[in-house]
Amino acid sequence: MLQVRLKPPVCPSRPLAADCGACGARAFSVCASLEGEDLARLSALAEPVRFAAGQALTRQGERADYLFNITSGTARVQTLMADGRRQITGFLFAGDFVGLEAAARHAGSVEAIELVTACRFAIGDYRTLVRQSPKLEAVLLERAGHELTEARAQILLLGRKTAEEKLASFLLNLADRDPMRPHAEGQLRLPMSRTEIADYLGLTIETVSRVLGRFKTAGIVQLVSVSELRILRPERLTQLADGES
Amino acid sequence: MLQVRLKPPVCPSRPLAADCGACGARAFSVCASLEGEDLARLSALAEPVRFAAGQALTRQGERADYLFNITSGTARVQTLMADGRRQITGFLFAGDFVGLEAAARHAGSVEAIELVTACRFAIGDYRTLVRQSPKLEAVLLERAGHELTEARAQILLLGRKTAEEKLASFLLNLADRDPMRPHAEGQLRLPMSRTEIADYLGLTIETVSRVLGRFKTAGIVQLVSVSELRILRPERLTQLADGES
DNA sequence: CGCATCGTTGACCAAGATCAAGCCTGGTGG
DNA sequence: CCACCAGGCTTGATCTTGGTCAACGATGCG
Repeated sequence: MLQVRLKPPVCPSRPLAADCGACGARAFSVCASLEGEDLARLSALAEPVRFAAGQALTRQGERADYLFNITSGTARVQTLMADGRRQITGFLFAGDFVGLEAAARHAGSVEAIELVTACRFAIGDYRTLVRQSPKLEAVLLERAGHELTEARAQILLLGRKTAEEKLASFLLNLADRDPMRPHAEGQLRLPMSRTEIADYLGLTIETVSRVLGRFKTAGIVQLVSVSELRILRPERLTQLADGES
Repeated sequence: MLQVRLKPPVCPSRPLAADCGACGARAFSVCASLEGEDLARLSALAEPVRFAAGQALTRQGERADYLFNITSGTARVQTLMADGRRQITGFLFAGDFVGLEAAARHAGSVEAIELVTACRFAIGDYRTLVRQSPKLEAVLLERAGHELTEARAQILLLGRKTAEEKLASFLLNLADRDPMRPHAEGQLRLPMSRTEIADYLGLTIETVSRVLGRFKTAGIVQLVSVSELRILRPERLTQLADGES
């Protein structure tokens, strides 16, 4: 396993440069492709911060003053409607970057689901950094492209897939994306609640629960615990995800 | 009106440098922020091309060899599922850029809805161009951020909005985005068919038709012709779009 | 004029939402 | 140690939104 356990980052109220060299998330992150001077510059401006479950990294409608690079934990990106309806547009794991949309104000908020550690950059520092380091800019552009592709996939999922197809796609994605997944083959953590899964897939908790139940009785997955699950028949899930049955 | 009518671009089979200086779409486009040497370089590598309604600019699954900058017309970005279900992930108008996702292969296809003229760049040329022109790269990154924000808005729409809210949001977006909209206040073209609207909003043609009908009887819009519509009560549409009623 | 394509309208249907109990699990306090 | 409670999860009964199926009207083209 690549994953190196981080020392808990020091007090966030007193800014302190990060030690990017020792960062366990570097392998997954935009910083992976930086080295030498570029990495040093980044390291100097990054401030390690941590957020308990439920705390907000950024809030819908507020000024975008900071950007983040997640180093461990799980967060959700969500938008709320006036009447309280919620859509979760994505989950963030170690290595994910917050702030590519780069608007003056956040269109959605980002909140920790479980303890999150991250590198924080002031937006001004970030802009200088990007200007000085064409390599970084290129990496960010590439990353933005990936996110755009993922967003399109989610649009297809929400617009045209059935509840079963949505859940199947979700589980497969999660298995690919969460770098903290347990070692056991096919096993994966569900750090998010049923409500969060529902708000991500455009469903209700009841439907999520029922479909997972059906997957279980069909022998496609096994619920090790309520938040831990083992995929028994990945090929079956893939079929379901693409609507091939 | 800013819009300058383009001379029909010359034969696409014989590559020919574009005249960016005379381009009517430049105001909306990524090239808007380029000038001098940068613009000259771009101009030299851009090849003007045109696509009749129904023709594909890029095809799902094929190698991504070219990028495009749309100079006039309307195109759709779509993904097909194995069983034929279609999701349109976006409509493209003059000034829009095709290829930010920058994957080796296209995850979806882009097809002209009505006659499209565009500037085409070979992917290799594009990479050189971006490397030589940090300004261009910055603009593209910014554009990618905008598209990401739009994609998130569409995810909210598909995941949590009702049919009426979807249609209302769609009409308001269209009014903002299409630079070719007719002059008359509140009037807008619907270059796309009902089927395309439905596949964009995750609905069926019948539902689109019915909801538009309801908007009409409610006096919110007026259908000038089947593909031309006037918004009579924009404030009502805004309310509907945000679910405030 | 006749056919094809697209859009509209109506009758009926079903996937998933809503409403309403129960059920676990973990934490608290007696 | 166990009774109790709270929050999240599951399960069942019923309802509603939007989908499906079908017929018909408009538009446009050869």
